[in-house]
Amino acid sequence: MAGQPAFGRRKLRHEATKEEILEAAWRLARVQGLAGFSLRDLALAVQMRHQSLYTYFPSKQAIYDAMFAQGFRALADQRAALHLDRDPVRALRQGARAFLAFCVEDPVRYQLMFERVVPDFVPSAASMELAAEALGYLERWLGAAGLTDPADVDLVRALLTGLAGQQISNDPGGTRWTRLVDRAIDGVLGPAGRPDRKRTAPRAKRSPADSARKEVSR
Amino acid sequence: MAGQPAFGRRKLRHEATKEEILEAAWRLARVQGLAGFSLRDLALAVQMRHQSLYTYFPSKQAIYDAMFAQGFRALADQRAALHLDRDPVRALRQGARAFLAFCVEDPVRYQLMFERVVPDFVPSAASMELAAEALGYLERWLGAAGLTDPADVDLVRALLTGLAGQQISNDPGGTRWTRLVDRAIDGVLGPAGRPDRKRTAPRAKRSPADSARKEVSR
DNA sequence: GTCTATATCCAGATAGAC
DNA sequence: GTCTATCTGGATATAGAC
Repeated sequence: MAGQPAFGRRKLRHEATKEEILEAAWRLARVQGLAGFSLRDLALAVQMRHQSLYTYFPSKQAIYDAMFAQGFRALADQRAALHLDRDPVRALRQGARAFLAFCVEDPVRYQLMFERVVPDFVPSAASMELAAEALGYLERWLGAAGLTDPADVDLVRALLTGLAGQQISNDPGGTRWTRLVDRAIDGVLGPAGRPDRKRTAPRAKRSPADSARKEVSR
Repeated sequence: MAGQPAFGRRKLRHEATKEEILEAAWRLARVQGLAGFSLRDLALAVQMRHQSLYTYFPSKQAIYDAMFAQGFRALADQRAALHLDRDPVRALRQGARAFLAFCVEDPVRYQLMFERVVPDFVPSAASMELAAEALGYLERWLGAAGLTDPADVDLVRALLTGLAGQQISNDPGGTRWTRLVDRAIDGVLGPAGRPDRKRTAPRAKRSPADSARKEVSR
C-alpha cells in the first residue's frame, strides 16, 4: 500500500502523511498496547484532530491492516537481505534464527502478525496474501533441508511461534527461549541432521557440508 | 476462591451465585470473546442489573482473575485424574497429550491462561501461584524421563504452547497440530527416548531413561 | 485537508433508596 | 442484595463550515 505508483506530488504528500501516521501508530502501540491506543491518541501524536485521520484511513481496522501488511513486508525484506549458507541444513538454522530474531525484536509487531490480540481485526485478503507469501519461505527452506513432509512444516512452525511466544511473554528482552532454536531444529531434523555437538563447544565450526547431510531421513 | 470454608447458608448462597456468574462469563466469552463481553451482557445472562454484579465481584478484573484461577484448577484436576504409565517416557507423552487436549478443548480458556488477550489483565499473586503449581507437573514429568536440563523444560513448554496455539488459531476443532505431539516430544528426547530405539549414534548427552525409570510422579 | 461540532453508543463504576 | 439513577469517561464515526 505504501509502495504505490504515486504520481503527482499531491498523492505523494498524502502517502507520506499516511506513513507518518503508521509510524506514530507503531510507537503508540508499543507503549499502550495494540488495542490500547485510540484514534485520539494517534491524531494527537501527528498533530491532528482525530477526525482528520479519516482522510487517510477509512477506519481503525484499515490502520491495523496497513500495519499488518507492513509487518509482513518487513519480514519479506529481512529475508531478501539474508545471505544463507549453501548447505541447506545450516541455511535452515540461519533462517529460523533470523525469523525468531525478527519476532522478538518487536513484540507488538509479532502480536499483530501472529496472535489475535486486536479484537475483531481481520486482515484483508491482500494482506493475507502478503502473509502467506512471506511465510512460504519456511516451507522452501525445510524442503531444501530434506523435510518435505507437510507435518514437519507444521511442526517447525509451531516450534518457532512457540519459542517466540514464550520468549516475548516470559523473558522479554532476554534469550532464554530464542537460544533454543538450534536444539529445536535438531530435534525435528533427527539424528542425521544434527551437528555433533555433544561437547560444550557452543559454536563448533563445522567442516564444509558433506553430502551425507543433504539427505535427511525422517 | 470457590473452595472457601463457607459457613452459613448465606455465604453458601453467595458463593453459588458467584459460581453462576462465572459460568455465564465463560459462556459469553466463548461467544463474544474474552474481552468482548461487557458486565451488562453478563448481568443480563444471570438476570441481574449490571450494577448488582459488584456485590459479588469488585471489578471486571476480579472476574477475569477468578476465571483464570478456575482454569488452572481445572488443569490440576485433569492431571490428578490421569493414570500415567510407569515408564517415564511414555508417561511424558501421555502427559503432553493430555495437556494439549486440555488446551484445545476450550480455546477461550487457553487464551485466558496462556495468552495475553485481555488488555490490562494481570492475574493476582494467588492465581499466579496456582498457575505455577499446575505447570510444575511438566518439569517433574521431564525429570522422570531423564530430561533435567532446564533448557529442555523450556523447550518442551514452547513446543506444547506452540502446537496448541497453531491448532487453535489455524485449525480449530481439528488435529493437524495436536497429532504432532509425539513426534515433537521424540525430537526433544533424542534417539534414546524414541520408540524404535536405534542404537546407531548413542547420544550420551541426554541421560538414558533406564536410570530414571523408577518413580513416576503425577 | 483540516477544522469545530456533534451524533451515537458503550464501557466500568458508584450512591443511595428500598 | 437488588434496584434506579447517575457519574465519568471513553470510543468510532459523520456533517458541514472554511
